Formats: sequence, C-alpha cells, structure tokens
Amino acid sequence: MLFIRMVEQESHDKLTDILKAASDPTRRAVLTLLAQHGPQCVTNIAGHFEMSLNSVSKHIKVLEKAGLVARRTEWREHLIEVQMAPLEEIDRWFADLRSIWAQRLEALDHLLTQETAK
Amino acid sequence: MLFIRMVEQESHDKLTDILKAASDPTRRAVLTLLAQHGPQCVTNIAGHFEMSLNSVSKHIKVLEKAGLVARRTEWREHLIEVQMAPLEEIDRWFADLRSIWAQRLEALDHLLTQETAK
DNA sequence: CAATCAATCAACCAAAAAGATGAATGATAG
DNA sequence: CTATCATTCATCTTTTTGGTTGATTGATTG
Repeated sequence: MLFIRMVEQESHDKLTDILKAASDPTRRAVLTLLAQHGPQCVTNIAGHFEMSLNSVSKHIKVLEKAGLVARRTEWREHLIEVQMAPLEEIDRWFADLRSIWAQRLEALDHLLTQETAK
Repeated sequence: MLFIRMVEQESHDKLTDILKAASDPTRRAVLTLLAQHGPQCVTNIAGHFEMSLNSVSKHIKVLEKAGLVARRTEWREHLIEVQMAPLEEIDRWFADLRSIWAQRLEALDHLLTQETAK
C-alpha cells in the first residue's frame, strides 16, 4: 500500500518533470531540431539559438533529467539525441483523465435513465 | 507569410500555457477532481487541498487562462468545469514531433539502401 | 440596511527558473 | 608538455512562480 503510493508519487513526479521540460519554448525547439536533423553535439544545437552556449547546455540538462533526450559521449563531443518514450507518459495521463471523465458522464447518464424509468 | 508566422507563434504560446498549466501537480489534481466529480465551486475544490482558498483560486485562474477549465457563474458560486479540448493541442504537438522524427529516419533508410545498391 | 458568504484583488515573501559571464575539467592534437 | 576545443561548474542577476495574509467586491439573506 505504502509501496503503491510511492510508485504513484514517483510516476507523478516524473510526469511533472516531463511536462515542465516540455513547457519551455526553447526546449521544445531543441526537441524539434533533434527530430529533424538527428543527433547533434551541444555546440551545434546552440548555434541555432540566440542565447549563450551555457544556457543551451542547461536546457539540455533539463531535457535529459526528464528523459526527453539521451547523451552519447562519442569522440570528445556529447551527441544528444531525442527520446520519444517519455512523451507517452503524457499521453497516458491524458487518456486516464479522459477515461475518468467519460466514466462520470456514463454514470450520470445511467442515473438519469433510471430516474426517467421510475 | 508574416501572418502564418504570427499564427504559429500564437499556437506556440497557447501550447506553452497549456503545458505550463498542466505541469503543476496541484493543478493536475484539480483537473482529476473535476473529471471525477463534475463541476465544482472554488470553495469546494479548495476543500480538497491543504493550501489556502486564495492559492487554489490562483491555480484555477492559471488553468482557466490555458483553457483547461471553464467558469460558469451561477447563483453566487462560480462553477468550474474541466475542458478536455486544449489537451489535444499537446497530442497534436506530440504527433507532429513524432512524424518529423519518422520522416528523417525514413529518409536515412532510403539513403542507405541507395548506397548499398551501388 | 446589516450581516454573511463566495470569490477575487493587492501586496508581499521565499523559492525556483532562465539567463549571462568567467573559471575549471577533460579529451585530443601537435 | 602545451595548446585547443567541447562542455560543464560556479556564481550572480532578474523574472517567474507558488504561497501567504488582509482588504475589497458583489450577490444573498435576515
């Protein structure tokens, strides 16, 4: 029971990380860039933005923590590549919410038809 | 052209609002609550949380700005109800990203088979 | 009209986030 | 060994965010 709670909490926190990471326009632009042009080193990615290399590096770390990108250190460059999997966590949350919503409506509908039948 | 840009920017900002709103655990809990138990007044919603009524009111305004809830002022209570539609904006972004990614892989695959054929 | 109740507004505080700059690490090339 | 290059670490500043409390608005009831 406590364990379930902990797992729920963990997935909850993970979802928060993913949504927070995805909620920044710069970070979404990084993801799009990586999806379009494949794995890139940090300097290369930073070249597409107005801000400093350091800021981009920080954004990438946020994405990394959320699991939205992975790092493959090859040669002396860090190759960053997009990871789609965590986005499915968002999908799942959405689907859950929608199902809860639909369930309530169904129950309500059921109740109403019962009332009418009386 | 400029117009297209503006529209893109707008939908971009909207998506940012939606993701930012959804990225807070309290706000997600509010959405779940509303999906489970239907439209509720602010005081009622606040009853489920440890924090002050004012804080909850502020959270609801964030959700409202993102379009994730709607307000129906009835009697002297404000009835808040969840709105699923904006969440599809997230879905759309996800689908777009995934399609861009798939396109690149496809092109890469095509290129490789061409090379092998030589 | 007075009292009450739902909700917001206004001002404030602390913590987190986004950005910049300069120093430090770590691998590679000469 | 030294110079260079990619990246991160440390520090600082500004802005945003999540929260509080107290006053205010606006409708309702006695």
